[in-house]
Amino acid sequence: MGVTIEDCREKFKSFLIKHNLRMTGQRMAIFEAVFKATSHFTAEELLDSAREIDRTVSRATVYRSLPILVESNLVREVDIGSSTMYYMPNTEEDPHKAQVICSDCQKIFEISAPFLQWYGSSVSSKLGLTPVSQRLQVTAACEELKASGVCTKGNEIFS
Amino acid sequence: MGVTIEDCREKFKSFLIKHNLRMTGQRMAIFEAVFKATSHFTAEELLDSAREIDRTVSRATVYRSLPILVESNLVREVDIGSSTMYYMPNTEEDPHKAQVICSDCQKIFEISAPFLQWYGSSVSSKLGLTPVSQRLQVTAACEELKASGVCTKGNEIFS
DNA sequence: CAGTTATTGAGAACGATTTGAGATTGATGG
DNA sequence: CCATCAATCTCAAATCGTTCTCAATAACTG
Repeated sequence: MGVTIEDCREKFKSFLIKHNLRMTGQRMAIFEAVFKATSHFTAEELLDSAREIDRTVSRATVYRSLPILVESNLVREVDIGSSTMYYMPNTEEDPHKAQVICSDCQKIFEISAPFLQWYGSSVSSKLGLTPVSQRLQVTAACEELKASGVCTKGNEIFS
Repeated sequence: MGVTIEDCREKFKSFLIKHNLRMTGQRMAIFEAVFKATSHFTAEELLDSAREIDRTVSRATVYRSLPILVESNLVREVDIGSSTMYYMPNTEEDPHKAQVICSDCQKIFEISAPFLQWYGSSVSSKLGLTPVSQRLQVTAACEELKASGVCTKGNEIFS
């Protein structure tokens, strides 16, 4: 069982308090937007996403919040060193699970993929690289499930 | 079941960001023009088509964008043998390759992963979903390679 | 409550990249 | 040789992604 969004939210709150930072509506909206993302995103995309939650979030606040999220280890900076930043939620994925994302309703299923870590390591070392992480993401459509009411609009993660 | 234009658009955006290139209106117009094409086209035809989307697109920008689109594997260069180079959108699914991204230098290697499509399909149907696409992304570090000069700062795509 | 202080949004400022217009190159064919 | 035309180059101006400024606002404290 991986880290839940509730765990992350707690971690974020603790971090804010510990660093004497305030828990504002905008920061929480940005947090929620980060963990709604299924993959990497840019600051601009995060702004759009956060504004869907709280219309008052400004670009400046997104750019101010990202370093906090990175600092608290909840978000990973992907393109280190370059002037353009690239982020993704750092949910410390189980290296043996793949995610199946429904392209209709965005529901995420986590599925066992026992070969995943092995494949990442073997391919990396074949290239002379040090393995870091691997992510297997399957996209699939749920029309039928939606029709039957099993797959509702939502973002829960199933196992 | 091909790659959707949305997948391609995401891939293009990712490529631009990863390579520290900006996502300009003109580049996006050229992208859209490419994927509106039903068959092969010349740079000049692409210019006309892109201008229907964004009147400000210039010839120079089309010629500058084509190598980016080819490099990102979204467009294929077709050498007919005439003095004019032809291009076509590359919507061909490559469901059997994984990407290995170096976390140090952002170089991308494309590696065979023959099980990938099978896994996507089988997992999708196990959940009662219709498979759409699958992506396996391995992150690895190249410190040693960089030291040895094999892996230089750069963004080429290797196969 | 009221006081203190962090945080905010709007937009100006920033450096760097990308742009368009047109000049230039360099093949190709007449 | 010259004319044509695809492709590349040039450079000042425009735009991009990001940071900064500052007056107004909103969280915590007691």
